[in-house]
Amino acid sequence: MRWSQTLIPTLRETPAEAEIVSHKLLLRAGLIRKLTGGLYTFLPMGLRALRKVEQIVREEMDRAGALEVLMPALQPPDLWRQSGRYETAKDVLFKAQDRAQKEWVLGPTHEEVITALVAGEINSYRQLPKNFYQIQTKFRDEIRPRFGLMRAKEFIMKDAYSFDATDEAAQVSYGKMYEAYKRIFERCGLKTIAVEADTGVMGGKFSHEFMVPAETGENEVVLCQGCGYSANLEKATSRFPHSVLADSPSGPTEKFPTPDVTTIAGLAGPPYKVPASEQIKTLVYVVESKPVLILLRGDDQLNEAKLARALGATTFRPGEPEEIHAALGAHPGSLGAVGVARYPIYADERLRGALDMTTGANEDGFHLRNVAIGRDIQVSHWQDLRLVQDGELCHHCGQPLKIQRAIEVGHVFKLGVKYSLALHAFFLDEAGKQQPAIMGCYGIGVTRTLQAVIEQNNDANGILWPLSVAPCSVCVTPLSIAPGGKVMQLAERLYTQLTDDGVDVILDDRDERPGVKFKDSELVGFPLRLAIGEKSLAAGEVEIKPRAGVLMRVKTEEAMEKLMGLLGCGPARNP
RNA sequence: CGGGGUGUAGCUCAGCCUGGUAGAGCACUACGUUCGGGACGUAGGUGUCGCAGGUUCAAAUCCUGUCACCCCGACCA
Repeated sequence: MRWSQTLIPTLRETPAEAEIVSHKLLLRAGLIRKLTGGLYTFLPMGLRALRKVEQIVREEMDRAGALEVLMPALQPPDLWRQSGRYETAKDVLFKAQDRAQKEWVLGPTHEEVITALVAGEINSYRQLPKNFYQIQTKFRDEIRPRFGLMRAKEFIMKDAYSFDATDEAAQVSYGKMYEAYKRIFERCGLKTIAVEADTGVMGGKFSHEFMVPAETGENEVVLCQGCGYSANLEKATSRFPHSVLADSPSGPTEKFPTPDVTTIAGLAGPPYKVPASEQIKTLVYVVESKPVLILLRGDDQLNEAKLARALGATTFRPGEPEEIHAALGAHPGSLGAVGVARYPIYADERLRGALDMTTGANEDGFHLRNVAIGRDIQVSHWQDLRLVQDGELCHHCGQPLKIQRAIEVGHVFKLGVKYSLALHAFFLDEAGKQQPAIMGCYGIGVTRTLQAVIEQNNDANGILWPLSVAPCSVCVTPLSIAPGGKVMQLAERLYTQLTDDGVDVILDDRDERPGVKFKDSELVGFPLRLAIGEKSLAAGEVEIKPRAGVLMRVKTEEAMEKLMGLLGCGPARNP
């Protein structure tokens, strides 16, 4: 590949639209261009890198025994009605109409399609296990696309679906994918953490997310330095002290006026000075149009994912002020659960046995003190409902937990039989009995992974591609391009040799000053640069500069061998 | 969907407050000089000032509406 003939529109200045370093570099290095919000064109170098990631994914999926297929992106909505996701996933579904006004959906994922396929083709336990995967464009109506390829309306995903006859076999399939994912991300040069994750709307028993630690990530994970426990913040729990302040209540509840105080912080400040940890926070959620009270300690935050599990409901929402007033007779800020018997009361475990607490009186402008859980508040459900906070202790080993932001690049789910039941993916077992196939599903955001590689591998000058995903491994940089000159002759020769040896190489044959070529090659981030200039050539030398390493001067005749060594290709073959 | 911000040359942005007919740097074209870390000179091209109304003798500038994009939040298999 010759630089002068491809298209690598590097930018000296940062486009205003980019916020995070990887997005800036994708644009500045001329890898992608935006068509419109959440939709990007891959330019030649960006596409090359993307293909490398795809190939790694493909190789590792094949190695793990998965079978590559390609399913339609355009899908009939009936399939989605059958699985129930036409409703539950409606917010992310893109829809289209044909000329007869018949409706179609653009696939945000392919559980329905693959399960329908398996329902038709797999009839016997003898045909199991099977794992099908594809690398394909997905469409999601994201509320807010952002950060370039990180969250886009259209993106490339590798999705795989395993089908097993037994739970134990499904476990094995899951394990294979888990191991394959570790290999994939390692080969991409990414440091990832596998964390326990919430299964969300997807349903299913358990799951792991593969996270790339990055301050710009949209997720938060909880890590234990001691025992290696790691979980998505939505799922994470910790060992926490209970709020037992005394052996017995110090007195009966007592109402006191708190005009204008409607927040935990307000009550914690003067003149009241009730520490947040001695307050009970009362939230009202509406579940299937009925109010539910949620109690937390004043200094804790509600984890809605945990609440969803506790409620066993997927549709719930915080109550509106009018609804709350109608239910409890007071507005948010003065709410409490004392004496409330009409509504279910879900309390966080941390409040168990708490005495001498302060909470709202269900009368605007008043609070109650000396509130004792159990005596004054009848909790109907005890649950872990709180968000873990940085520095709390691990429930396994007692070491402090750390909260780290991260980018989710992969997700493995044990799905169970939700889709096989809905779409009739049954097989006959050894006893001739009809059974639903047990499924797993496994996703990798390929385009997101590409961006994560950049997010994790860059410096002030540009991208630092790992060799495995670099658009080109070597940039041959003649500092003079005079056609008959020694510099260009040698550059052409080495370029041809490298190409013949199967190395992805680009020849910077542009009529540019050396400074421009150096800056550009570093911005785009080619792992090795071979510079040929008249000065060093006069001494019989060329320069090899690893993108992240120190410059080496080598004898011209040793250049190939040295390069191939750095590329891990062994000694150069003789032409 | 709520809050905030921005739309002016391919890119980054100034001009808007205080109305008078559009600018800088980078990029681009030509020529010359230069040539190992984003060169310099000379000349040149480049705009429905996001769109639509309104006010005005006159609107990039003031007003109204609208669209798009960005940020925060909500949401997110």
